[in-house]
Amino acid sequence: MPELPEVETVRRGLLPAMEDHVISATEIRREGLRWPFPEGMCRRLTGARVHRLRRRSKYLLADLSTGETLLIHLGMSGRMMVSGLATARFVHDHPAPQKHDHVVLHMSNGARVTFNDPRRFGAMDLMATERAGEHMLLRDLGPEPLGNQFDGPYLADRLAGRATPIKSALLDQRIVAGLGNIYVCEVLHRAGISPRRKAGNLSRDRAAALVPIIREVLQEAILAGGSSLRDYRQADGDLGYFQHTFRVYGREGAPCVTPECTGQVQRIVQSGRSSFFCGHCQR
DNA sequence: CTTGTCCCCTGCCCGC
DNA sequence: TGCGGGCAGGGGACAA
Repeated sequence: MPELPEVETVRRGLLPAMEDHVISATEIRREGLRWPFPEGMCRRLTGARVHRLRRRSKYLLADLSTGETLLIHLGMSGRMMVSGLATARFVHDHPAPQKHDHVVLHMSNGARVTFNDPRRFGAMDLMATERAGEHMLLRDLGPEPLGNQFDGPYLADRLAGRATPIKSALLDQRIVAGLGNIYVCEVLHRAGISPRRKAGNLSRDRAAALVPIIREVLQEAILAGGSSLRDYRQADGDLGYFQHTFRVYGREGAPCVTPECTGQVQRIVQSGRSSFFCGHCQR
């Protein structure tokens, strides 16, 4: 489930459990996920205080009092569950461990943070905080789509001359970091651009016009996640799932929601992944 | 360099 | 009810 808005929602949900609290115990229930966990992860986490929990693209980064930073990536199916956190009304119990609970952080405030990931495409790693930007997974990332470096001229420059479809270009994390399959489909629908169009064939103006649309789509999704966060009261404290209203994603065969448009949503496969779009209003 | 294909892994849904 | 196939929100490792 996690693209940038979901990871941001997870981060906000984890803040009260983690930020400024100490990891009092670390339970590691398997050797690793996509890669083996770093040497001595249990020892290096236990006793550390989480100074700050931040996000870069789809990665969660916990800066620790030890001078190290814990990197968490949710992959395709990763979820973070919070339990034992006191809310205004009551304290949730800790649920029994579930299948695919791989790492459990026991926090000094009584909360537990559980990393559950059935497909195990997720990852955890530890690095020196001051060298975090040089980490393999972080160093080639493009600008944050909601940040100041990401603007019309930048995107127009990066798309110019590229033969790849715009769909693939927007999924390329080196161009802009944090978009995934869902939000690229949604962005292209709002922009009226076919996912098949060559990135380099867009005019500079149309390329630049993608920037505010990308920001808008992501901001709306974060707001939607934020509202589900205020509502979440499930016993397991699952921070992963909330309802989005997508205009094209997963709506193959449905009528296009663009006003006046008579087209219907179709699905094609581009580089092995589904693209949903309206062939009528997306050119 | 750019671009496309394959693959990692489990679970779920559909049709037969 | 069981089984096979297709599909899933990410992204690294290759080959051309």
